[in-house]
Amino acid sequence: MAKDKKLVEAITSRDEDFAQWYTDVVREAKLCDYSGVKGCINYLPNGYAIWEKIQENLDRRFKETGVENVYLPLLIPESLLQKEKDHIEGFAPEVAWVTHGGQEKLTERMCIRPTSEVMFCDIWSRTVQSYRDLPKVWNQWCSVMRWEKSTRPFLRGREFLWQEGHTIHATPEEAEARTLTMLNVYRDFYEEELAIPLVVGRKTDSEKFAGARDTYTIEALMHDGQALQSATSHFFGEKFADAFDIKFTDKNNELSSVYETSWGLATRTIGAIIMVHGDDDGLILPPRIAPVQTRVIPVAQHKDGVLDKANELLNGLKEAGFRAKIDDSDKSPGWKFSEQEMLGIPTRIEMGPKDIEKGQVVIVRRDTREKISVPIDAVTDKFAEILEDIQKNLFDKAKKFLDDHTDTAVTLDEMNEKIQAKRGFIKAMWCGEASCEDMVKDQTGGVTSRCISEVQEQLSDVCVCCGEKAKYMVYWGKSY
RNA sequence: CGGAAUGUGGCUCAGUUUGGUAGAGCGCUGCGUUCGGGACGCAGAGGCCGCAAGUUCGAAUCUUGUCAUUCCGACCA
Repeated sequence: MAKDKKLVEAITSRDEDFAQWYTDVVREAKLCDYSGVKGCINYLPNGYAIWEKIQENLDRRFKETGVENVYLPLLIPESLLQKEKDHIEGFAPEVAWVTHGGQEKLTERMCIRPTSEVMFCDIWSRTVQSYRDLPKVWNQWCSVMRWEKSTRPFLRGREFLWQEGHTIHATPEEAEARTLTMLNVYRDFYEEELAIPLVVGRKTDSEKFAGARDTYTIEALMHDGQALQSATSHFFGEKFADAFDIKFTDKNNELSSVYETSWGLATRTIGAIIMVHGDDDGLILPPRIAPVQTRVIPVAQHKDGVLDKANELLNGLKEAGFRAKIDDSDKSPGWKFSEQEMLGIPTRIEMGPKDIEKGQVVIVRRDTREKISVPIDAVTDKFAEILEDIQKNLFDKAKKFLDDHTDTAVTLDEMNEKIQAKRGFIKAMWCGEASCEDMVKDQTGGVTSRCISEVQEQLSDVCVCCGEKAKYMVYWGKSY
C-alpha cells in the first residue's frame, strides 16, 4: 500500500481545501453535530470526551496552584454589567438578552453571561472586608454566550464551554504573579499534554481583553499557517475593584483596593488539536489527552480463541492503566482500521490467528502508520514506550512546522512578501503605536499583532511600519 | 453584518432550465458466505424535497419571505 494514498474519500485533502478538511474531520470523527441554532453545537461523545480529558487535566493543574472551584449564575442584570465602562463597551455588541419570564416582561433585562467578571466582582464586593479574606482564587467551568456573526464548530460558537478563573489579591505584585502563573499552566498544558508548541507573550492595547490592563496569551500555529489564540490570562489592576467598590482593611487598618485577574481556556482548544495534529485520514489525538489510547482490533475474530485472546489483551492493558477499547463489531478489519484512524485514536493493536500462533500482537501507530510486532508478554511495557514516542513525535513535528513557518521582517514590504509566500508568524519590531498596527493590517491583507513576545530579540532599531524607534519585537500573523 | 453558494432518506448527490405519482450510490435492518487496509450475495426498511406564505387544476421545480449550513470579507476567544 502506497503510503501517501488517501484511504478515506470522505475527508477532503488538507492542502487542497483546509476549511473543508476541518469540517470533514469534525464530522467523520463524530466530535459534534449542528444543532439547528446557529453557533450552538451538539457535543457528541467523542468530542465531549476530549473536553472531559482537558477539564480533568487542567482542573488538577489549577488546584495544584491553589484554585478553588465555584459556580455563579448564568444571568447578569444589565445594571451590573454597566458598572465597568470599558468592559461593557467591549461586550455590548455581542451579548444576548433575556427580556421575559414566561409572559411577563422583566423590569430589568438580563444578559446571558459572555464572561463573568462582573458576577465575581459583585459577590466579592459584598463579602470581602479584611486582608484575611484575601486572596480569592476561584474558577468556574461553565458555558458562555456571545452573539457571534460567523461561527465554526469549536473555533467560534455563540455558546461555548470554557473555564474562567477569577482572582483578587491584596497587592498588584501578587495579582501579576497569579496572571503569569496561570499563563504558565496553560503553556505547560498545551505543550506537555496537547503536544502543541506555542508563541507566548503579551497583547498590544488594541488586542487586549475589554477592561484589562495586561492580557497575556498563548498563540498556536495551525496547519494552514493561521494563528489561534489558545488561552488568555488577564491582569486588571484595580479597575474592576474600583468600579465595584471592592475594598478591604489591611494590616495597618487602612482601606485598600484589591487587584484582580482572570484567565480562560475554551473548547476552541479542541479545534487547535484538530488543526495542529490532524492529517488527510482524519484526527490525530496526542496520547496523553486521548480519551481512548488504543483500540484492540481482532482479525478473523470468528476463529477459535481470537476474541478471547483479544479480550485478555484488552484487560491486561486496562489493568496496566491504559485507556483501551476493543472493536469486536462484525465490520471487516479494513473498515475498523480506517475508523480508528479517522477517530484519531493514537494506536491500534491488531491481533489475529497469525499473531496468536507467533505469540505476538501488532501495534500500529496513528502518527507514522508504523506497524510494530511485539511479543504478547511485553505488550504493556512496549505500549507505554510507543505512546510516549507518539506524544514526542507529534510535538516535534508541530514544533518543526512552527519554526519553518516563523520568519522575520524588517520592513513592511518584506513582511508582506513573506506572508504572501508562506503563511505563518512574522517576527518584526514595533514602535508601540496602534496606528502602525492598523497600517500593517491594511497593507498586508489582515495581518495583526499576535503578541509582544516574552522573549525579545533586537531585529532592528526601528518599527517595521513607521521607521520610528522600535520598542518591542512582536509576533505578527493572520489569525482565527 | 456585507458578498457568493447550498438546503431532496443517516451521508454524497441527480431531478429544478421546460410545473404533471420521489430517484441513485453509500449507509441501515435480516439471513448466508467472508475476515491481515473501508468484503460479497439475496431480501427489506426509510423522504409530505429546510420552514412559511403566494401563483397554479396541479409546486421538489416558479415568486416572496424566513431559518440553517459552507466559503470569502468585517467583527470577535
